[in-house]
Amino acid sequence: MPPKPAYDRDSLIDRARDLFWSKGWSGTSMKDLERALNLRPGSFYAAFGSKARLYALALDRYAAEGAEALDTLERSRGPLDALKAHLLSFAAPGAGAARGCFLVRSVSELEGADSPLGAQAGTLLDAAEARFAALFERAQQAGQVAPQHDPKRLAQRYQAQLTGLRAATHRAHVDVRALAQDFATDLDRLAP
Amino acid sequence: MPPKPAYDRDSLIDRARDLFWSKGWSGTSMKDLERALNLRPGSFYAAFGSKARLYALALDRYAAEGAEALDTLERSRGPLDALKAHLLSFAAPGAGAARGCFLVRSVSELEGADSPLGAQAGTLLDAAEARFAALFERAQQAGQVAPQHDPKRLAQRYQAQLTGLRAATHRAHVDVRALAQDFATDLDRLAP
DNA sequence: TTAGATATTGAGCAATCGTTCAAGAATACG
DNA sequence: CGTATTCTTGAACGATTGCTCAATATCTAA
Repeated sequence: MPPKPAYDRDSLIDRARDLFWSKGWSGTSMKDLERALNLRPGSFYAAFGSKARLYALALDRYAAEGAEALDTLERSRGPLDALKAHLLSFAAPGAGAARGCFLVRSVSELEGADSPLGAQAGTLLDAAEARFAALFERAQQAGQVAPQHDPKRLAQRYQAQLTGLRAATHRAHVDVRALAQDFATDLDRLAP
Repeated sequence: MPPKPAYDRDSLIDRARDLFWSKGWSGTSMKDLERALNLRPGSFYAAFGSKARLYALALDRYAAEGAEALDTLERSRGPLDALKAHLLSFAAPGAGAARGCFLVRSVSELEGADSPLGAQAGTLLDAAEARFAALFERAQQAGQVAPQHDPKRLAQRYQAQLTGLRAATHRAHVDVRALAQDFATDLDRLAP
């Protein structure tokens, strides 16, 4: 009876994430979305309900992918090297477009407007920080980090450095590799 | 012959800077500005030409005030302590509203749209970084920083940490004081 | 006091915003 | 083939966007 949708919902969310990520919430118009997703308004609203709902999906996907990447890194290299590799990955030569963290951008744009989206981005950032803290804690238990350090504090510091590093990718003349290296050696200094 | 404007142009720019700073470029509507500045459209456009021109003035003022604050700090404390105090000032108890750097926010919002405003914010950020580098260099000449360090690299690192620190002020549960202390001790480690 | 110049006002412009919805196209089952 | 069900289309809505401009108010200099 029913025809199936002509689009792949998942890849639509991916494309929307990229668009929102690079143009921001209010910088992305419905016309932009319709063009990028090749969807006429009716289909768009049937599929996603509203611009805000799609943005929420994009935030969730972004955070989930980040968490998954970090998990993979930990499995192959252990907790401390995972954090280091994560840091360096944003300075890798082929590291894609220059853009900061989507969550940070969302918080900074939407926080004041007490939009639910700003709160959601904040929550996801908190979750990321908790993940960092857990990694630091496991590194500590494995003897890679001296016991006098507080994992939560290390996580906040790591997150701040990561944020600054990723913001720096916007600016042409900054040597992001050197920057990432500096922060990576900070991690080495945590050894007992 | 002419009546003088009923407003104080300088304080209007101040108020506009605050508004743009907290709501962003596209988050701030002309209606918002008219209300905050108590200006009807005609007066607004007579005074500033356009929303974009006022934003440019706000960016310039913001950067100038930052530079001046740093200069003052250097005169009273010398180069390295000025950098340290600057860092800590954003974590001070009465440090005002929670918001990141206006220039960073502007770059991140406007860079993709190749708006002249994004480029302007980028240039001002470069200037700030150059100022940091000059301070590190003078600290080096004064023997406060070991000679093997590259002032420019130190400046980029400092700027990234400052950016991350200020972004963290958006998020409630982060201990910004501890964060600033961590970055301040990084500066202490530069001693010869 | 009056003439000249400038400031202020506010209605309203064209364009765009996010969104709705009735009509038509497309598909799978009987 | 026919019918039921869903998807797609695109015109159009009211609200808001940044901005213009003729009319009016206000002040200064002569």
